[in-house]
Amino acid sequence: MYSPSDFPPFAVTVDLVVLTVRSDALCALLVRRGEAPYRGRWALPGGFVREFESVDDAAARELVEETGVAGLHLEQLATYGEPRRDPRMRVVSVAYLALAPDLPVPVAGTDAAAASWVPVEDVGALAFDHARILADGVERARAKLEYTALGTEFCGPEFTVAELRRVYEIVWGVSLDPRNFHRKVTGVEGLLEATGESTARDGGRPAALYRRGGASVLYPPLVRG
Amino acid sequence: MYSPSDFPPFAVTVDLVVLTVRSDALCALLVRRGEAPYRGRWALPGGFVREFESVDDAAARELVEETGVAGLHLEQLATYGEPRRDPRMRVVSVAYLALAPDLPVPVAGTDAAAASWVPVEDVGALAFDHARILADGVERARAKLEYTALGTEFCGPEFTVAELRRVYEIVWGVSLDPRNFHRKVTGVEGLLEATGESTARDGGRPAALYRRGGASVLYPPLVRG
DNA sequence: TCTCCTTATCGTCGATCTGACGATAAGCCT
DNA sequence: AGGCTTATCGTCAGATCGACGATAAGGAGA
Repeated sequence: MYSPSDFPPFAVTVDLVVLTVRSDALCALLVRRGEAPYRGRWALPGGFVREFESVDDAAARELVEETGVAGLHLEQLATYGEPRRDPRMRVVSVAYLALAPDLPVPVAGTDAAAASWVPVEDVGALAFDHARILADGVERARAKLEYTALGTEFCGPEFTVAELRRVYEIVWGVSLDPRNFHRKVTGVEGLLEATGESTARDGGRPAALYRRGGASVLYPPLVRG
Repeated sequence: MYSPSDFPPFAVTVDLVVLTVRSDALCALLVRRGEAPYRGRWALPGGFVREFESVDDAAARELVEETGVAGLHLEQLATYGEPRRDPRMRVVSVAYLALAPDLPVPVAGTDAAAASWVPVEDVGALAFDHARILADGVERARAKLEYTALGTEFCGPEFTVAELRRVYEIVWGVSLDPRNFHRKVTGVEGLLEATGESTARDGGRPAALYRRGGASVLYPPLVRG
């Protein structure tokens, strides 16, 4: 049906939209490009898929390289394949969405001049079509928060209801009633698992600490604002 | 940062999961392969992305070639890039989901021996990893029916509430109360647009005919079963 | 034409869920 | 001890849901 001469060769890369909630803002991990094209411009972290590596594995590898942390939530976002998206050659990029709790400091990648968490509201022009990819990733994260347990991925291994609520408030940019949020979130079967511990790290009355439960879909869904 | 010698060359293809509702079943469009590997095996329609064509354009082109119809709903599903998914070479495939009303007869593609609508329940082994791709497409369609207006894509340009309900019943494999379904679906702002016409093609009392409205997200969502 | 059968459409009812918000609990700070 | 902060529980009216009764409006056949 086809032979190697039948198809044009493509480069395949992965690009990562890594989001976290820190200092009252939804932030994305960006790297500053050290080479042309777009030298000095911010870009999404990413890199080439290797010859004997699956695309998913390439994304997981890059994520560990960039954040220094394994085990983060990682899911495919979309694939971008316009002919001119990279000026040098035909590149198809598979974008992934990763969610992280507030990590210490981004690890400077091997081939990136600098890496930084940037509030998504403050992101200016990015290299290639990365602004579009980042926007798609943010939109996906916002949408999935409604009907999946994804919000807990932004929290550490143990967290309070209030910390989870702040994740939702920051990602959606709304304010939620603490009492109703508490009722809904503790009422969803399998979302939260009580640890029995409590903490007063937020000030005020100590709050119960929870772990992520097994549930991945939320029924009923949380509703935006 | 990188040069043509830095990256391994990949072939990039598009694969289509084309779904329709016909004769009481959710059916997928399959083609029988005329060449090795998997000669004679059913597979998803698809083909190579051309050198100066975007990946999305390639999917749209293949969809028209296979169905003979333009303007169908088409969205990216996922990208599959395991190293050995094609035994001959490294192929990354971008899969798309398309929904179609009950079309006349599938058009035999140029390089496919035969094309046919096959109920998804009856699909056996497929070439490559196409069984997995098909399963992902079916699952996506089922999920999106809940909270988007996608169900109307399975209907013709004008349809009755009962025809839309049968789509949901068949795709989800459940039975829905006609009265409650009618109330919900006509209550969702912007989902349906009355034509003023009616038809008795389903027998019984004539039913009002509707067109797709502008809404694409459904709030509140329909609920499965 | 009249009766029956089929499907469409409208209403009703109790259970449940939602959002707004009052009340109380349980820490820390001074 | 008194006040401040946040956590957690309750209440209540309105919206929504599923189950299902009632009526409408065609066609088929006696």
